[in-house]
Amino acid sequence: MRYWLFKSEPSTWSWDQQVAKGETGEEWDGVRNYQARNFMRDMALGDRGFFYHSQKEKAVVGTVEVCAEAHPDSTTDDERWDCVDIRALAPAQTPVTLDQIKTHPDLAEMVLVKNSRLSVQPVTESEWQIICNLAGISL
DNA sequence: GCCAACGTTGGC
DNA sequence: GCCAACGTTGGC
Repeated sequence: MRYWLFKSEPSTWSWDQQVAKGETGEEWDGVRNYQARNFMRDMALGDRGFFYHSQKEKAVVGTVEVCAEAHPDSTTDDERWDCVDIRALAPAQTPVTLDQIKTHPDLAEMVLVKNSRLSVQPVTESEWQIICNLAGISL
């Protein structure tokens, strides 16, 4: 299993909205960036990911699971854009802030820090474990 | 609200 | 195929 990070502006699509979709989950649509799309094409059913709120909050607020592999993005007719479906798994007991991530010696190399504009990105297993610990999420 | 970083587009 | 111009993102 691999690990990922999904970034969203809470004013556009928030963790609460994701949770409200329940087991069925929801398309992670609207991505118009090739790198991000390619990562979604790489995802497998059951892969896990962090749900990150950008802008004001700047924190990992929960975990999600890939519940449908890459398929055409329903919000466009452009064949170039695929997306996966994700569903909420567990909320962070304590959101893990960007500031924490940047100052943590074992997290400073995260894509989130190195390439802050990429909206879908891979996370290593050790990064996954550290952030789950900080968030109070049991593995 | 500003600006740096980055990705995309289009003219040549 | 290069590169300037432009648009967007996201941290500050």
